[in-house]
Amino acid sequence: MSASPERRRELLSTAAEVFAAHGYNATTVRRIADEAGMLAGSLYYHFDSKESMVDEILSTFLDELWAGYEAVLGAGLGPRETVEALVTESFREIDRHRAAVAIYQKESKHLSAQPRFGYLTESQRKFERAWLGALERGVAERVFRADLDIRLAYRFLRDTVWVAASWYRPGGQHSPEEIARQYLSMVLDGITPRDATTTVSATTAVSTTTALGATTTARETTTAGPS
Amino acid sequence: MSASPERRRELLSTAAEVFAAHGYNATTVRRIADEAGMLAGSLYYHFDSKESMVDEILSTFLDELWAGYEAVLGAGLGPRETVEALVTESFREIDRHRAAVAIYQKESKHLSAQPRFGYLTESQRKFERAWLGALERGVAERVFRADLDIRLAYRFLRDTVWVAASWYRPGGQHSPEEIARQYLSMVLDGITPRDATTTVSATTAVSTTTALGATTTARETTTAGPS
Amino acid sequence: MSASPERRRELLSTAAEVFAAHGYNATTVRRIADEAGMLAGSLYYHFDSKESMVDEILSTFLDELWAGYEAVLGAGLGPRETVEALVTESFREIDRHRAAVAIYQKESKHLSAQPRFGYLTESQRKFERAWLGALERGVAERVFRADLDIRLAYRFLRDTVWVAASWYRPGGQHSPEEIARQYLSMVLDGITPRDATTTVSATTAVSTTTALGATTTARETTTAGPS
Amino acid sequence: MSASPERRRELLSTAAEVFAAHGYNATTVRRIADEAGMLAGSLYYHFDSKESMVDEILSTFLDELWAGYEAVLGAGLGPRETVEALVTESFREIDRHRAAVAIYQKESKHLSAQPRFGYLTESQRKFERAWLGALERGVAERVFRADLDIRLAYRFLRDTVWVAASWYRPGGQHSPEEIARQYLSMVLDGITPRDATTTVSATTAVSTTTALGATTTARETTTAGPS
DNA sequence: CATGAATGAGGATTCATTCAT
DNA sequence: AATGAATGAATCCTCATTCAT
Repeated sequence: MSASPERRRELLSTAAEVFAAHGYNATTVRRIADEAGMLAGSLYYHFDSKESMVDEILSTFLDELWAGYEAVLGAGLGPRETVEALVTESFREIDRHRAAVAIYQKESKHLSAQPRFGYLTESQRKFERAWLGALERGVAERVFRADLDIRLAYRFLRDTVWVAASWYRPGGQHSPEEIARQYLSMVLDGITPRDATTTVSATTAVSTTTALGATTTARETTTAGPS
Repeated sequence: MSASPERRRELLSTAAEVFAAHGYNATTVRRIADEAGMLAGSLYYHFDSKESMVDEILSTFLDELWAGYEAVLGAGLGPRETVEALVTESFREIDRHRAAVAIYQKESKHLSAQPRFGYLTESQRKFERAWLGALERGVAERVFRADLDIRLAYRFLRDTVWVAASWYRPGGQHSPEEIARQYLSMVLDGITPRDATTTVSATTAVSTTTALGATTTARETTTAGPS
Repeated sequence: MSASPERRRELLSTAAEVFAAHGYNATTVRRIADEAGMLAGSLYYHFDSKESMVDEILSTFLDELWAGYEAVLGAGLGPRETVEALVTESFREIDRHRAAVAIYQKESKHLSAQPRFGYLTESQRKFERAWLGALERGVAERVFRADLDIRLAYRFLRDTVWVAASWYRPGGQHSPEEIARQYLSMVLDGITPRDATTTVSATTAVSTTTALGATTTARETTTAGPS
Repeated sequence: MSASPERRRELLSTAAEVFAAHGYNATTVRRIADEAGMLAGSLYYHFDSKESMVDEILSTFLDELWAGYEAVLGAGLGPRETVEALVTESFREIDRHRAAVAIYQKESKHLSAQPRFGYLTESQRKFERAWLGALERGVAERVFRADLDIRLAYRFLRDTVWVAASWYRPGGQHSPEEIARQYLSMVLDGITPRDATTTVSATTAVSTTTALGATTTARETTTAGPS
């Protein structure tokens, strides 16, 4: 029922863009087809259904995301460095899969009700475990504040990072790493001045990046990016 | 074309709940009617259209929100206290209008394209001015860090606060003021420990509240709250 | 289920006006009620249904119309005078029942399909007999042209007269009798000049009117007219 | 948004028939679809809306009508011949576009309120100018009676001709030209006998037709006609 | 007499999807 | 691979009608 993976990816990229811009429900198959320069019916040569399009968009994205996250989690970093690396990795994913991230944000709640999208729920659980783990370890090791409400901090971090997909435009003046650094600086040290404490050093962030460089780079060559 | 403001508010509250849960587009009029215990057509005795329902939900919410915000902005507070008060006020609004806030978050981008919802765009502009102003003054007065990317910080704060509507449940164990204090603590001072710096004191937050008490309380008595 | 015949007539008059202006189908009960200064449901105290409103409007009109027509037909006039009197009477009815006539024109075809409106079909048949009779006698007596296609002439006359209801406004500068005279002049003698033939004399028309005066006047006092 | 002009024309012809028979408002899209042997929704592959169907029906008709009328008006005929030719042309249009004419008659008043149907109003104005002009010239040149109320005569002629669409059935025993001749005979010379005056000679009518033959014939070959 | 609120049967329109070509 | 045409279910909305107060 399908064909060249290239065309497929092109079409999915188009679809993702439209889904992200107008929402899954509000997006008509016809609109996607228009954008792709074909008729609505023709899309069904490539895909089973509208649903299977989001499915493929989201699962592709999550696969890549978890490849990145797992590299971070398996790197044996300290809690603070783990948080830094997760945030940085997240902004990189936003950069690469802005549309998919936006879709994930807006639609995952609804979609995850259907069995087909069970992996969304599962992914969310893994997420929670990853972040909560890092935060807990951090508090235990006193690199994070003792009075932190861990669950609240988790939500704070998670949302703070991902909502950025709603305004981030790839190719803008800030690289994802740059944005990550600024966010981390706010999150870790707050927006009020510190006396003479160490702030997030560019070095730290970059070196972390380097540590994961292999994986990251490998993926960069295979992925075309959303637009 | 309408009737008793009581019934109206009940129905709007029901509608808001459904819109928030499933999204505006995905919500059928029939669903709202079901939830309200009537037939779909009957809703049209009270409202012109599905659209006019969201309209009323959002504009009512924004009116109240801006009453609160303007009380804060007109209180002559310093930048830090302004930020604290704005955040606190925001969490209060989330507490009172959770559904409306969630709808605003998800749908305002699409809706604001229509002339009827022009006030959404306008509101967003006022928002930006309010937050940006406070942040700029704060940097100038050295109560916020000099190296802050103001626009980024604005987005950070704005999103950070409002996304909370997606998980917040009124009547939970944390009061909105409590959550505001925790958020402010993270935002202002970061999640890493400070040596001996002043953190957000409950006192500060509360006293700010007290400063605005008259207005706030006044509204609290008149407004029934969404749920 | 009903009440004072006065209110009833007022309401019917209002309804007739709206039906005439917008068509029966396109007229909502609510619209009529608005115009009458009440709520839609309240009309049902006075009338069984929207249908029964047109019914009463049309049958009242036709009763009066036939009273007039039968006076003419029973007056023992010659064919030409009969035609003149029928036309004159018709314009008088248009003057008195403009709305009803307009409704009759537009809706009678559809309505007459329903058994309830059988009298519309019957009325049409009586119509045809009356006009055709006068025309046939006229041709036989050589007061009408021998080469006349009687059926065509019938349709010509019938339509010619009744469509006037679509533009006629009572209270304008021409009295119905004046318009009748002009129409008759065109119909009887044509629009091209005649050498020295007798044209429709005002005298003829008026005297006919006088002959039927009794009946006509009697009805004039009882009927309020469409307003 | 549409497709093969053939199918389109078929469907419009079907729609026109139903609109003419039951009125625009009373005609359901489903009814048209039934008549066309498809489902209601399928019509929307071909047309934007029910409204756009009448629109296309009416504008197509009026375009053709005015092509014919303008050929007449530009032919430099005398007033009487102009009237004869206009009437003849009108009956030809009734023959070709019976349904469209009937719709025009019944619905144009309502429809012309909407901006989209502004051309209906404009057409009416052009109509008036054409007829009024011919009548005025005729009176001035003494080929029409001096005592004619021009505006009344205009309405008389206009209505007289077009209402015929309500009973005319193409393919009947009378050709449109034949009916035109009879109508003209009544209108020009009246239904009472003339002493020895010239009546509308078949020759006149036919020769007028011939004068415009080229145009008329040209259109006849391109147009299929509604039935 | 009239209101306020609701019913329930459509009616126009949209849209994912199918399928022969 | 893609088109053109159609399906059919769902959606928003309208409206005549009912009825308790």
